[in-house]
Order: sequence, then C-alpha cells, then structure tokens
Amino acid sequence: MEKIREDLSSLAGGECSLPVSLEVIGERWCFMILRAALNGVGHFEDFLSEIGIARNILANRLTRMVEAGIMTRRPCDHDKRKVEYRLTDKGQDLLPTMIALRQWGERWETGVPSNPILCDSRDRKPIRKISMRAHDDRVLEMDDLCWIDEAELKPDSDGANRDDMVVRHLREIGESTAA
Amino acid sequence: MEKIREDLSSLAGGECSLPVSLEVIGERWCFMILRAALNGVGHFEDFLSEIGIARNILANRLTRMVEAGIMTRRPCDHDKRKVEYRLTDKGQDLLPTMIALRQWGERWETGVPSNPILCDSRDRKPIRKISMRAHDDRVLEMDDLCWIDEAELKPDSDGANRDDMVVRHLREIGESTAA
DNA sequence: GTTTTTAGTTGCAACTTAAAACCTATTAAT
DNA sequence: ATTAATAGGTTTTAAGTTGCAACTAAAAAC
Repeated sequence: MEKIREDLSSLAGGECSLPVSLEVIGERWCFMILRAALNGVGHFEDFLSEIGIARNILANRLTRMVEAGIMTRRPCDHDKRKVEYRLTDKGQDLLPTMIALRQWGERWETGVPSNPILCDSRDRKPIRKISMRAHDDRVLEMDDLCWIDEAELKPDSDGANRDDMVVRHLREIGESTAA
Repeated sequence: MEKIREDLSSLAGGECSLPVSLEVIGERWCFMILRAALNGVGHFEDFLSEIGIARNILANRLTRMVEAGIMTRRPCDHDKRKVEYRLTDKGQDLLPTMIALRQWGERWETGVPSNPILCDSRDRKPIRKISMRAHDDRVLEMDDLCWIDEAELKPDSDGANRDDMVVRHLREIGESTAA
C-alpha cells in the first residue's frame, strides 16, 4: 500500500493530529466515498456509479476505510451477493470537516450554494457556515487565535500524570485543539 | 500534471462543491503545506524542513496553490534569492476545515489533544470543537439535518414544477444527509 | 441450467512520487 | 575580487499508484 506523511514533530514544537488524520482519510477518493456514504450509498456497485472511481481503487479504499474504523462491511442477509458498507460513528464524525470543505468550495470556487441545501430538520432553514468558536460561543476569526502550550494551560501539573490530567480536563469541557 | 475528480453531477441530483474543493486542495501534501503556512512558514526551504516533502513535489504544489489563489508568491526585497509565500484570504478560509480535521484526528486517532493548544487570544481558553450550527446557533448532530431543494427554500422562483422536483428529489435521497 | 448481478481480483500501460543530483542567481566570507 | 554558501528551483531515474479492461466466483433470477 502506502506510507505517507510522518515526521512533523518539528512543527511548532508539538504533536499535531492533522498528519494522522490525513493518513487515514486524506487519500485520493476517501472524501468522495464518505460523501456517497453520507448520502445513503452502501453497496459496491452504487459507489462505483455514484463516484467516477475505478473498481480496484474503490475496493482498495473501502478495505482501508473499514480497517481504519470509518466504515463497517457486512454481507447482506437477504441477498448474499451483496455487501453493505455503513459509516461508523467515527466516519459520521467527519461530517463537519466535509461540510466545511464544501462550504469553502461554494464560497471560493463555484460561487454558488450547492443544491440541495443542507438544513436543520427542525425549522427547515439552512445551516450556518461552519466557524471557529470561543469557549463562550463567540465566532472567532484567524486573528483572534493563538497557540498556548499545554503546560501553560494546566500550570499545576507535575511531570508524572500531566497527560492524564489534560485528557480528563478536555473530556470534561468537551473542547480542544492545537497545532 | 493531473486531472482528478470530475463528474459527480449524478449525486443527489444537484451540484456539490466538494469535488471542486478536493480538486484544488485535496492533493497529497496541500493540507500540510497549508498548516505550515498557517504557522507562519513562508519560504521554500522552511516548508521543506518543516514538512517531510520532496523538493520537486513542494515546488509543484506551491505553484498549483498559487495558481489556485490559495497563496501568493513574491520575491523578497531585501534578499533576492528568497521568495515569500503567503496565504490569501481564500487560503486562510480553509482554517475551519483544517481544524475540524485535526480535531477529528485528536478524538479518533491520537486520542490526545495536540500541543500547543489553539486558543482564543481574548481569554486564552481553548476553542470549542467545530460543530454544525442551526440558523439560531443550536449545535446540530447528523440526525438533525436534512436536504432541501433550493426551489423549495425560495418559493417564488418558479411555481410550475416545484412539487415534482421536490418529490423526485426526496425519493432519490430518501432521508439521508450530506452531499 | 443458463444468464445476470454483485463484489471483487488480476494484468498491464500510463502516470505520479520520491530521492538525489544538478542548475542559476544571489549573498556572505575571505 | 574570488570563492563558498544559500535559496529556490529543474532534471533524472527508480519505485509506487492509478485506471482501464478483462477475468473470476458466488448467489440469484429466469
């Protein structure tokens, strides 16, 4: 197969999850497969006709995505030729990324909102543009952001279990991010 | 060069910007270059050592990203050997996508928040997880979303065959989600 | 029992990547 | 002024990846 991005430790002095994410879903057709799956596509031949991908590549990507825990593969009960691919929670959790990317394309490439439009099913109004939010929900622009070292955010840490503490802390408040 | 994704018109009966976005920044090292640029890297040799990319590939990607309007290329005044690459607004606007992807990796791959941590410079607290928001700012999960045809959202446009369109579309996508 | 459908695999040519060597214009060091 | 080093590329070549078309195997339909 392939061994893409590694290293990276040098950047901004810390570990960033981006290269890891890219290793898993950064490959050439993954987002298109993901999009099809989010649209309800679940069978090999349907992915094939939905996306303009080659057979062998699709087989390869589906295998990889299943291995990565993004999808599950299950032979159908009623028709044993068929296989059903379904997104896991992990796969579904890529939705914000996908929408952000699509919105970017809408704004900067096509210039036109995609149709049909993604809406809140409660009031049937279009969803907002994906944005970065502060702790208190204010929308943040790039200039409002800064990188702060873990150690500075949790000043009471002793070397021994700092990681645990940070993990616990972040789990509690449900927010994170860094470079 | 390359001619990746096209087609796509078939999916869910509308045009989606995702393939277009992917054509521009979906290529193998683009997000890593983008991240380095967001971290302040601006010179060829610095990208080279920051990211583990090959010279020729970097040259190629930078050219493409400049062509795509994501970066600008400007020879330095004080040292004419050097070139400065800078993100355009279009490039900077990929930040939410990048953060969403990184947060996904934090949650599902590394399991640990990256260090240093991206914070609001106003109160120095970590930013929130990127999420989808309703019109009124409520956080939306995947099941809260639906796809609505443009024609249905703007009811004045052309009364003639609106119903047909909506009915056909809903039949096509069932009750699914993203595009 | 023959054909069709589904989900693959295999073989091969075309293309892309990666690593290293090379090139050219500046700038810095002697 | 001459030489060395740096910056940003380009070229060359091997290795790896893609994409097309043809093939396979199992199950279902006719």
